This record gives sequence, C-alpha cells and structure tokens, in this order.
Amino acid sequence: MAIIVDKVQKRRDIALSCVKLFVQGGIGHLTISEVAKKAGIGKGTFYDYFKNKEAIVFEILNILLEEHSKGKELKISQASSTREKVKMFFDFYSNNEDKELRQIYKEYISISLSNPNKEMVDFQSKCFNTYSSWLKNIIQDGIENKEIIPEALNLSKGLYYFGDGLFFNFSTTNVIGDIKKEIHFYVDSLFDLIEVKK
Amino acid sequence: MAIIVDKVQKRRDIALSCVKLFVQGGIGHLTISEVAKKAGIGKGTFYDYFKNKEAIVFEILNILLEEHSKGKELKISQASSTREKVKMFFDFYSNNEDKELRQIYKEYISISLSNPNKEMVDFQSKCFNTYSSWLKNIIQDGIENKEIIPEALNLSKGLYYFGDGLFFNFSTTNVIGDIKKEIHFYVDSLFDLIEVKK
Amino acid sequence: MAIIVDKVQKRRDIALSCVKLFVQGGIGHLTISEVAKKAGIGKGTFYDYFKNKEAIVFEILNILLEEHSKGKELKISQASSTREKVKMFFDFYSNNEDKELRQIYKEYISISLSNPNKEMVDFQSKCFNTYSSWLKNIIQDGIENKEIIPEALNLSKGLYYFGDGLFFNFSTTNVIGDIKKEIHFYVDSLFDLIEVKK
Amino acid sequence: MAIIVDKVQKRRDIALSCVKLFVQGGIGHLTISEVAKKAGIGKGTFYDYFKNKEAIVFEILNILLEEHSKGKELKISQASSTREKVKMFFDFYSNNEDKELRQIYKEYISISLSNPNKEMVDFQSKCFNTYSSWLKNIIQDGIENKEIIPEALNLSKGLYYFGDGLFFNFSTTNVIGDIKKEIHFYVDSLFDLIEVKK
DNA sequence: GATGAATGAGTTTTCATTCAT
DNA sequence: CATGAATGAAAACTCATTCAT
Repeated sequence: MAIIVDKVQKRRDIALSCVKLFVQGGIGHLTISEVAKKAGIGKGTFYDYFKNKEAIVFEILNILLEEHSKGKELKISQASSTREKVKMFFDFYSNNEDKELRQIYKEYISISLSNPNKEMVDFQSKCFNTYSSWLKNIIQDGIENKEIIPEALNLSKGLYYFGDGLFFNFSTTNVIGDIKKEIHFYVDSLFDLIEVKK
Repeated sequence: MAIIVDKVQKRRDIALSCVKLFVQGGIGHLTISEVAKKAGIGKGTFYDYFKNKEAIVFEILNILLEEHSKGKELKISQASSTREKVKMFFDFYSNNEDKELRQIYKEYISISLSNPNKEMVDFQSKCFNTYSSWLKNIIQDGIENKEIIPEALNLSKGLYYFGDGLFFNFSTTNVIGDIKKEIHFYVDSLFDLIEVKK
Repeated sequence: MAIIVDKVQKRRDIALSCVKLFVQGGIGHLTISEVAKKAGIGKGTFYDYFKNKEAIVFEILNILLEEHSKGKELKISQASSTREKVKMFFDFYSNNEDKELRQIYKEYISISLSNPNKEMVDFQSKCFNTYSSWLKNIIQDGIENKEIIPEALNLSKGLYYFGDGLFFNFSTTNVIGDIKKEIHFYVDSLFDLIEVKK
Repeated sequence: MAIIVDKVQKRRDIALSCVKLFVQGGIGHLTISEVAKKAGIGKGTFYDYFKNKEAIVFEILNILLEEHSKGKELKISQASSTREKVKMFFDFYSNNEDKELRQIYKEYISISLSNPNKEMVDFQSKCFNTYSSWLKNIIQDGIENKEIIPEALNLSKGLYYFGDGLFFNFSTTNVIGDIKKEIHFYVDSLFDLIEVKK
C-alpha cells in the first residue's frame, strides 16, 4: 500500500516553512520555484497542495491569524479594566510577536484591494465581523460593569475602524512614530470622555 | 519652427484620457499598449512622459486629488457647524463624484502596500500630514468657537484614522451598508460627547 | 494464496471503463489521473497494464473494432444482393451503434497521422488489408454469382478508399448532410454501371 | 517616424521560413522558440504575427495550397481528355512538388481531427466545396463534350472521396505501393465504364 | 499486487522597455 | 518630436512517470 499523507497537516507544514520567505521578500517577486525549494518539495507538489501563489498566502494568513486570536483572547480576558482591554485589543498593531502576521496581512490586503475574489471578500467580511464584534463585546461588558457610559456602545464600530486606519497609515508612511503610544493616547483620550466618573 | 509642446499639459492630457481605463479594468492587467492606444499616442511617446506604468497612476491620482481638494475646501468652509464640517471632511469616502478617485486610490494603495518606493512613501506622508492637519484645524476652530470641548483636540488624529479604516473595510468587504450613514452615526455619537452643552 | 488476476481481462476492463471518457473529452486533454480514477484503480496500476496513454486508446480501438467486425460479418452475410452487401459494408460510417467506435477511431487517426509508431503502422496496414480484402471478396462473389460484371473487381480498392475519404470529410467538416444517403447514392450509381443487365 | 512593416508580407515570410522545420520535425515536438529562431525573430515577435502554434501551420497550409491551386488549374486545363484531367486532378496526392504540402496537410488534419475549431472547420468545408466542385466541373465538361456518359455525374462526389481516402491510407500505412499507379488504375477502370464508346 | 505522493523538465505566453528611423 | 516593431527574460503551471511502501 502506498503512503497515506495527512494532506491538511502537510499543507500547513509547507505554508509555515515559507512564512519567512514571504515576510522578507514580499509576495510579488516570489516565484513558485523559490517557494517549493524553501519548503523542500518539488514544484509539482506545491500545486498538489495549493491552487496558486495566492492560496498559500491565504493559508499562512489563516494559520497565523488563528494562533494570534487564541493568544489575544487570553490576554484580553486577563486585562483589569475595559480601558486596558481595548488597548490590548489594538495591541496587534504594535506588538513584536505579530510583526510577521502584520507583514503577511499587508501583502494580503494589497492583493485583496486589486484582485479580490469571492474567497477573499468572504474572509474579509468574516474578519470584520469577528473582530468588530469582539470589540463591541468588550465595550458592552464595560457598560454593564458601570465602567463606561452607555453611549460608548455607539462608538465601538468607529473605534474598530480607527485601528485599521492606523495600521494602514503606518504601513504606507514612514512617519515613524510610536504606534503603541498613538493607540494608547487615542484610547486614553476617548476613555476620559466615556468612563463613568466616580 | 518646431512645435513647442507643453510637456506638463500633455502629461496631464495623457493621464486624464486614461482615467476610465484604470478605473474600469484595474491596473494589474492593463498594458502600456492599451494605455498608449487609449491616449492616442505611441508606446514610445508614453515613455517620453512617464517613467513606467506606476508613474501614470501616480499622475492620475495627483490630478484627481488636487481637484478634489479644491472643491472640498470650499464645501467645508461653507458648512455651518464643526459637526457638519467634520462630516463634510469624510464625505470623500461616500460621495458619488469621488467614486473614480476612490477607485484609483484603492489601486494605488494596493501598489503602495506591496511595492512602495520613496516617492510613494513621501506622497503618503504628505497626504497624511495635509489631511490630518486639515481635520485638526477644523477641530481646533471648533474649540476656539466654543463649539466643542478642548479635550476633543486629542481625538483628531484618531478620528482621521477612523476615515481610512472605514474606507479600507468597505473596499475589501462586501458587507454593503450605507457608508454615509456609518460616518454620520459615528461623528454624531462622538460629537454628542464633545460638543459644549449650552 | 495470492489472488491471480487475469491480466488480459483486467486490461480489457480498464480500457472499457474509460471508453466514455475518451469519447466525450477527446484524448488530448485527458490525464492518466482521470483515466485511473474512472477505472477505479491507482495511477501506478495503470502503468502495470499499459505502457502509456496511447496504449489504452489502442486497446479500446482494438476491442471495439473486434466486436464491430463480428457483427458486421454476420450482417453482410445476411444481405441479399451484392449491392446491399456493399452498402452494409459501409454502414460502419453512418450507423448509430458505431458512433463511439468512430469517435475513438478519429482520435486514433489523429495520433497516427502525427506521431505514428511501428505498432500503429502495422495496425493500419492490417486494417487496410483485412477490410479491403473483405470488400474485394464481396465484389468477387458478386462477379461469380453473375450479379456484377468482371471489370468491377478493379474498382474494389478504389471503392474502399471512397469510404475512408467520406469518413474523413464528414469528420472534419460541418457540412452536415446525411452520410448514409451519400453512401447509398454513390453505391447505387456505381452499381447501376456494374450490375449485369438482365 | 517609425518603420511601417507590411504585416501581411512579414507574416508570410515568417511562415515560409519555417516550412522545412514543420515538414521535417512534425508539429507536435516543435517549440515556439525553435520556430522563432529559424525565422530569425524573437519569440515575442512571433506572437505579434501569430496567435499560437496552430496559426502558423494554418498560414503555411494556406500559402502552399494557394500556390498549388494556381499551378493545378493550369495543368488541368491543358490536359487533352477528361480522363487525363481527372488523373491530373488527383496528381496532388502523388507528385513530388507537393510533398511538402502533403506533409503539412497531414499534420494539419491531425490537429483538425482532435482539436478542431471553427476556423478549421470552415477551412475544411471551403476546401471540400472548392475541390469537389472542381472535379464535378471536369466531369460535367466531359459529359457536355460527349466524352463520358451523363450518369458519371453522380459519381463525381464519390470520386472525390476516393482521393482523400487514398491519401489517408497511404499516410498511415507503410504498404508502400505506387500511389500514382493506384490512382491511374482506378481512374482508368472507372473511365472504361463511363466513357462514351465510339 | 496495488497505490498515490512526489517530481521537475519542458512549454507557452506576456509585456515593459528600447531604439532605429 | 514621435513612433511602433522588436525583443527576451521571466513565470506559471501541467502531467507522464516513478517507486517506496
């Protein structure tokens, strides 16, 4: 009998072995040959596991995002106040561990902006729904705990957009400022307005 | 006597004649041949006016953005309240006249995210500085007019990011909602907090 | 005790299970993977039974042709006159039962015209000899029966070519006419000349 | 001003420069690189003049066939009797000058049998109509000249098929006989039946 | 006996850019 | 000034075949 391979696992393995490659060189100038070489497989094998170059970017993004989400959930739940939770929520845009993920995300967004396909649009929608709900829930909890005023709920979606806009501007600009500081500054400024005065 | 061609004007003419082409088909699959044909010039001539394909996208963006800015300045100055001015500021993301510009901008951002060059980064920085200052000034004026509380100034940059994040999410998602409504809702919610109670 | 597989039978089974596949899609774009899948075997197994893709076309052609010949012999022997026998001989090119065989034959001829190998050439020669002799015998019998004039024997080979030329033209042309009618018309016209007047 | 090239002529030139290549090696294993090299042009230039590999085969076939037809018309018109005209008509299948054309035709037919497209089907139809009419006219003239009996007209189409069938069988078989002799033998045998006895 | 995972050579095609006229 | 013919590097992708298990 022939070898039976865990296709899903091998797909992951190939994807993960190339993360560095994608992060460093960018996707545009990367060839399948290079990718296959890095993964230690033949070009044909690459196509047994991925439909095309975009597919592996997608896979990498999914894997890293999944891992990221798990860790994030824990961190947020451990934060003491709503203010801190929100800051933690936006931590993705500045922390060091997610640097790779951010890079991949950037490349992915680039593709998604110019050549979107249904899969990508769906993925984007899913991401938006998942993460904006997450933020909304944090706010809602804060309201229920009497930490922040009820009107703050209306700001949650806009606050979510803030994060993406920030990310987007830091990605395309070299105005290097401290992104973490900017986040904290904005969140603090906002919370000064919406926190229940004791 | 040789015909003296206004190089700058011809550059503009070529760029403008191709706006539709770029808006419809996207930049990715557009060839220089098509662009030259559309502009009614030879391929060689194209290279007399533009360094490469990206350069014309850049030119188009600059022309449209310049036009846009002029009109915007007027509109904002005519708005009655700070609240309205801010709404007017974000009008770019939803109004019908700027549809083409938004499309070009999207394509441009896509390039800028994956293959930025110095020129682009500078442009992005300039844009960021110009427009975020603009918003800041609006806020500042509002504060000076006693329309809104002084603390609002700290929110201006974050508010600016909100706009980009919104644009970004609507561009990549098919969650079709009314973008104008979302803007107004957020601005209103925020202004309810920062407007000086009379 | 090991299972003893009838190699010859299995070869036939594999070939026959793929007839539809070859008829529908054409050979050009058919992959061994598809063939193996359709036959319910592994790709490796395919190579245990066939040297390459051409080999299975060959096998299919042989099987179908063999079946066809048996039936044909019977039908011809039952025909009442030489005229009818000849019509029956050419029936292959128009009847419905042999549609699949004709399709396969067409594909095979295509290969044979551009990439002939010894095996194919031999096969073609054998076919030519078998079938043209067959036709010749029919004519000869007719002569001996005093149905047709002795000179007709000289026409038998040319008559045989007529069939192939007809097939060839109907295969490459869309001039859809009734192929059966054309056959009968020609055979009748010719027999009017060569039949012994009573 | 840039050079203006006679596109049609250059297309012909490229096509003709490769005739030998196609005749010798067959089309299947020929790469565009080889073709371009032989024609003394770049690969890209090839695609400026031909859509793909098939297109040049088509062009070659058309050129050679056109030339062939001209010469043929003259020869046939000079033949003394209908019998000779018909033999001359089938001369294409055996004479030495048309060897190249036959080879190309063979390759073309191979493509046409397995991957026909509308253009090919139309071409085949046109060829069939043109040449079968030609033969028919020869016969008709013979009838009008009282050389052959009126019933012979019904045989013209079938006679045309004879030629293709002959060609087809000689192309796929190695039964090397003298194709010219076969043609003459059949035509003579047939004419013995249809010529008006004096 | 049977399998299917792995391979990589080989080919088509595109298109930005150049430069002779 | 303007042109468009010519180029060829570069990349994606296919698929027959092998062979370890």
